[in-house]
Amino acid sequence: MSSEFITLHSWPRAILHLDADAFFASCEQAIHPELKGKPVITGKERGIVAAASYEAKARGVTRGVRLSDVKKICPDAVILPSDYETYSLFSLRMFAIIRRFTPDVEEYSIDEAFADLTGLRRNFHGPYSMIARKMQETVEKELGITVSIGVSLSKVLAKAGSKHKKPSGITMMPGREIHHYLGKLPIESVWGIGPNTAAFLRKFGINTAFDFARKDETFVAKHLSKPYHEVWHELNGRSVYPVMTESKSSYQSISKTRTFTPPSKDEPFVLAQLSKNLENACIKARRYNLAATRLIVFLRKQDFTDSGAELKLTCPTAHPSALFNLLREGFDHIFRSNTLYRQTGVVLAGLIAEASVQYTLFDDTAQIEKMSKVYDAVDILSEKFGKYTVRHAVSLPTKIQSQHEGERGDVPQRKQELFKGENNRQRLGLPVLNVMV
DNA sequence: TCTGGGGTCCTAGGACCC
DNA sequence: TCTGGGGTCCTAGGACCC
Repeated sequence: MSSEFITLHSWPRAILHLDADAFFASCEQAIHPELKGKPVITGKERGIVAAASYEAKARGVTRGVRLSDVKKICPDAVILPSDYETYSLFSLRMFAIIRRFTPDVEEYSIDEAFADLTGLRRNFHGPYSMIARKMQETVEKELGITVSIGVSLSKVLAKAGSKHKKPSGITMMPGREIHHYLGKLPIESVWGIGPNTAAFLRKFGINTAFDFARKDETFVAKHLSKPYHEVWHELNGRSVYPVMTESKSSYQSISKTRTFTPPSKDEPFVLAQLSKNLENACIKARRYNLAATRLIVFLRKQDFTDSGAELKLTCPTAHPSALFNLLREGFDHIFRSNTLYRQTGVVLAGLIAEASVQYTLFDDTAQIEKMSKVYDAVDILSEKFGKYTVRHAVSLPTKIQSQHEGERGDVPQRKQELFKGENNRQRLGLPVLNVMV
């Protein structure tokens, strides 16, 4: 039984969840007006559907379907590579719009946000539903994409609401009506309840969110751990998850992985993939001024089994040059010849603030300082000329495969209009210079 | 949804300490 | 080198999310 204390926030609260409809595909349609009304699919680079427009969904296309199959169900589908740079710009605009209504906004993911509307009716001289509608209209008018919104007493309930009617829906779930919605919500569709827990709960005859919400607390305390106990409170309209307004400024871990097709047993090639993973993870760590204390290296075989090694660092760092030997050590430990690998991965873990790193007498601080300067320069060059301006030599055997990275076509006029204020080189699709060192 | 990429938190159990 | 009770730190692994 969990004796952990669960914080109940003062209630009732009015929590809003906003979920963009088919976000990636909608962004593409917004900047390519000629695609409106057509089945649009993103995910070309992966070979599976990342997002499908509602026109494509209507034809039976769902997430994760192989593109080869898409062509059979929906031969006229427009298939595009995912363009995260552009989607991020839409995302930022969307969050900015929500903030016009309340400062209490949580950027939950690229296409979702929570907002705390509690007490705002007075300001807006109208009910919460009106605030939701205005928000929805503003996003649609200014960005050309539709969103669905749920408003209820907690985050879990608001999430259930935004999913209830899509696309372009608004679902208000006041306390009196919660049971009506939860009775139709399968238990595995509740935010925070995955397939494992759902299967467990179904053994007790709990098939819907309503069944779960109605269970008494002794059952919950006896059989389930803290996260599910919290979900149970939230389903009953008692808010325990606060809307987190601070933006993410740090990380517990940073990982970079790469899947390659076809699988490979070529040692230099696989090592080069890993080395590139390491460089990319380090770039991100340095951007947040973090240093790793542990390095995890793993390879995924063709049969989807993993083997990995964890190395402890004697001195925390985010410099690839200081980590290559360890990477190599881990790699040699797990790599087997004549084995086909499909994916490599690196995790920088035990991250601590760079400023708090303590050096010992045995560390070559002069050398470390020198490397810091080198990487400062590398980071500046990369910012100016593109992500892969400077690479380590070990990473080179992947160059042939990554020729298309950073490539940009013409920037659509609609995108220029929308984002003309933001003159980041890559965002505007200016040529990216690749320098091999 | 035979499987891409990037994260988080929680729990149990062992090591070690008084 | 048996016997109690209680605490902390760390790690592996599970489960979940978009």
